[in-house]
Amino acid sequence: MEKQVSLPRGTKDILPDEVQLWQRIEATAAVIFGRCHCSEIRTPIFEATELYARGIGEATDIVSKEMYTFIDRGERSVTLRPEGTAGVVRAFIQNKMFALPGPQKLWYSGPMFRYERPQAGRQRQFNQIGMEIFGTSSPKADAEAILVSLDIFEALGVQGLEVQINSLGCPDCRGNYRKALVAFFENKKEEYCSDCQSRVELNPLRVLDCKVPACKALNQDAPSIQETLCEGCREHQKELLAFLDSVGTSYRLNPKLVRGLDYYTRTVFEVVSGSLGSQNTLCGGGRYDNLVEECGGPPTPAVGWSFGVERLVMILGGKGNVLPLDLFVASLGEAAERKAFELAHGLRKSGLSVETDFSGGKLDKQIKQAIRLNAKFLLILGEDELARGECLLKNLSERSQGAVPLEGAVEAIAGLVK
RNA sequence: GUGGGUGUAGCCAAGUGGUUAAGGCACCGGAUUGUGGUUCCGGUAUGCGAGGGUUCAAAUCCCUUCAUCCACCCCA
Repeated sequence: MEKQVSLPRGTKDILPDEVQLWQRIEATAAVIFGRCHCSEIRTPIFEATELYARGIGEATDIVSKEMYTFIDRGERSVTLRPEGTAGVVRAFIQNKMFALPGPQKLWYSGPMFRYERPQAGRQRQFNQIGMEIFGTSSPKADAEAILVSLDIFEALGVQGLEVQINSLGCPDCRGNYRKALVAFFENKKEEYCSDCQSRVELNPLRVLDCKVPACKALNQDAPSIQETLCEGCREHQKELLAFLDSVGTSYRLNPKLVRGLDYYTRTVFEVVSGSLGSQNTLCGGGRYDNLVEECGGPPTPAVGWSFGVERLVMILGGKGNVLPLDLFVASLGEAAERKAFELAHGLRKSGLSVETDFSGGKLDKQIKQAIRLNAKFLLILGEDELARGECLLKNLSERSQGAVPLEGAVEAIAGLVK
């Protein structure tokens, strides 16, 4: 055998037995998006590098060390999209969707790329399904967005999820909190882990969700962002929670919830699962009221989220069902095989799923193959049947069998099988 | 980018310097010339992720490399 080429690091083939589940996820999401009048948008898989550098933030891990960036033949720097929001925002602005009446609700689905070390629940190419609502700062939109994600998970039968919510404030009040937090850290800097010490410089909020027990203990006494929110942000969150309460959705207010993208304002949230291992976030999102303007559009508040399809597949247990098969067509002898081929073709056109024998082997082998494929019915056409002008139709589960005249066989069999 | 684990057939694996690399599942053939998943018999690795080295002798020891898994950073 020739030397094999294997797939690139951090990528995965999605094989037929799992594709069934993917199709179910995609179809379910599409239905639920449709119910809240949310339209699909499809944007390119690569964009100008500058879009991500400006939109996501130069200092974030995604931009500083995880992007698949290359120079194309026209000497442009382009990047495989590491997340979906920036591209959708770009499309929203470029196509002047801000001029359309009312808030715009958009959803997307597709692969994202981040150059990271693979581990459980993390790949270099992975798929996200996400939604964005542009043009309203109402906390009702935050609540609706969260509920849409939960509706999708519920419709798929996902159990054991927890919604965590926090507010990161707005440019007015976030600065105050940041100052208070840095002051708190400076006092006990030596007691924190080395990661946290560098986090204080880069993104102090990150210290809050450090996993090291010593840091966690120290953080008990850290000031809470919830206490330094300005009046507007406090009110926004209160209304969001009231909307969630009104439909009986449970959530946990987590003042230490921080997210890795720079563009979030006010609401941030995550949907976490206990059955994902260390990467336990299934869905993450929040409000980003300044991003559209920062990307060159008119001031437009927005809120959105995305979930990882691979992580959802993990929770749902991976394997779906095998492809059902209505009928297996067995044949013996050359003339019979041709007639059987013709019947199979006709039955497929009439809507049945049909598989035929390719081996030309003995009848018992063909029957075993039909059973292995989990066929409901078996059609047998040998030289004897052909001579009599009929074929045999066998119900494999009931082990019953009857003759069907070849004349009009397609209609007769389609009626019996369906 | 950092740390640890693992690579033997399609899958699960035994083997820790010495005949011909166990076993199970799956697959293929036969017993059984045209009717069922059982049973029985037989077959399937010039090869142990790849490359180099040590040795009379290497899946086994050493070096390099690749892949994979788990964790950190961070995130879906």
